[in-house]
Amino acid sequence: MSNQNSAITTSFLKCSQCGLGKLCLPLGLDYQDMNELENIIEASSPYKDNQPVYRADQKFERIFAVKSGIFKTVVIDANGNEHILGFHLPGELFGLDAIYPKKYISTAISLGTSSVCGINYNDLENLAGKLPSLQRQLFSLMSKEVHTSQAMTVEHAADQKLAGFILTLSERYKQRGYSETRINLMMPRRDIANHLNMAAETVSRLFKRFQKDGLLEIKRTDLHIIDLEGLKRLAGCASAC
Amino acid sequence: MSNQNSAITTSFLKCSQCGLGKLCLPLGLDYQDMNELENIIEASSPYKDNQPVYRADQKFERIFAVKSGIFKTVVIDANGNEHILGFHLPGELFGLDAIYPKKYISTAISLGTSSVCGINYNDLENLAGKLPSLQRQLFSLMSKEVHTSQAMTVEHAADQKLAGFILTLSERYKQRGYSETRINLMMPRRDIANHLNMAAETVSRLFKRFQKDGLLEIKRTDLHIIDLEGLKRLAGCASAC
DNA sequence: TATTTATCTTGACCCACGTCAAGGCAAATT
DNA sequence: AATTTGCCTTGACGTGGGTCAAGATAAATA
Repeated sequence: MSNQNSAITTSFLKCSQCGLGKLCLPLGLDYQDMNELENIIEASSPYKDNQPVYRADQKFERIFAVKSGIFKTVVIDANGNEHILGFHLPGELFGLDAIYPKKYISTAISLGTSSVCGINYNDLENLAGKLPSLQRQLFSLMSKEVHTSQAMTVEHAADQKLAGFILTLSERYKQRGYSETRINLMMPRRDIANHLNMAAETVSRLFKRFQKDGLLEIKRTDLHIIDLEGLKRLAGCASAC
Repeated sequence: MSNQNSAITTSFLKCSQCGLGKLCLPLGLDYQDMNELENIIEASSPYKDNQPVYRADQKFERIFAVKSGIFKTVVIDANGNEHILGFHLPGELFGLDAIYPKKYISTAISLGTSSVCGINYNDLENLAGKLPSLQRQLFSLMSKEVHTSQAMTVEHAADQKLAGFILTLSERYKQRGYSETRINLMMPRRDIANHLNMAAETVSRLFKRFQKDGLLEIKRTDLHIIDLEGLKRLAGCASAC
């Protein structure tokens, strides 16, 4: 799984040059510590649309950080129904839920062309024991993950859930230096609906209503938020405030 | 916040004598390490029914481990509606979601007479840096927490959600050495309903249906699971398998 | 440019579940 | 023992949102 032969990815490999350092694992690390972290990071060649990074039930070895694009994590229940646990933006980790059971719970799949950094979990644990700032950041990111999942369970009505979802995306893109009001959703309606436990038709109708109410404009995956405050009021601030 | 004056709680303070060591923070620690952990644990005097351990928005200083009884964590949204994030059984940690934002997100409240161990989070971080086994257990418990919250978002229909909830309780009590089929729910219908985002009336009707279908028997908070496999089939195994 | 294929929208229908209201039961209080 | 209070159950009714089916748009492929 070495990538020495992949010129493009290795040249962008170093955390210190990545631009996501303010959000990702290296947050809070000094130059020295970041060097040590870089030594255990494995960059991978890009994934094409809809390719798996890992599959549910595979042995857990690595956690992943999104370098570019978006990934979704998906579980399949006993009835064969898929459910999307989450979408992961650049600088976000996924695979953390596999630490406890020591195997992947979900399958991680790229949306569009996307790339990751893989990090061997044993190496990461060892390094975190040596670098207090890395340990702190890992705990912090896992805490955030807990919070994110919990927030999802609070929203109730379909319009609340969709508004909340849009707002979390907006917030996360903002943190990454992108516009918080002009967003390319990347994922199809079906995926949004699935993630929020509703029908794709409901998403469609709600987007229409949100447009009528002057909250946003949307055309396919091209979203323009017009009334951020109005959306927050609708969402009840559960996810986003 | 010292408890030197509380004879009962201090006499049961030591992790090595607690009986929950197989589930709680000390899991995987040797005698030496457990001693070090014991030094930063603060036991508190018991909470009466419905008393808060901490409140939302308070500054985060400690995480808590349940010693006896049950606690619930509750958030209040912008409309003033309460939502129960989770119930916490002996040996489980709560307050972990406060690490990232450095303040408590939820309010933690006792159900019936219950008690906790408080652990100063800075001390815990420092100790985790020194004790690899403690660090590993903390990561593991946080990963589990992520998994638990995610599992909740998968269930869809009301009967699935209720069956899943009962099964997770059953599983958790079993791990604690209690019966997996005879459970005292402790919490009122209203709390169960709130936690699962449904009406208390629906919980009532579903319990009736579950009884009619021979899945369980219930009288007030006294639950007897008759057909564990049937419940698992109903739940779609999302939370419990 | 035409044709296929996937995605999104819109309408009609219906059911699971929420809401409202009344009554039963058990625990707490007097 | 009697009364109050809170919790649970049951029924009647309405609705949010799911399902099904048909079109519309856009993207992919020929």
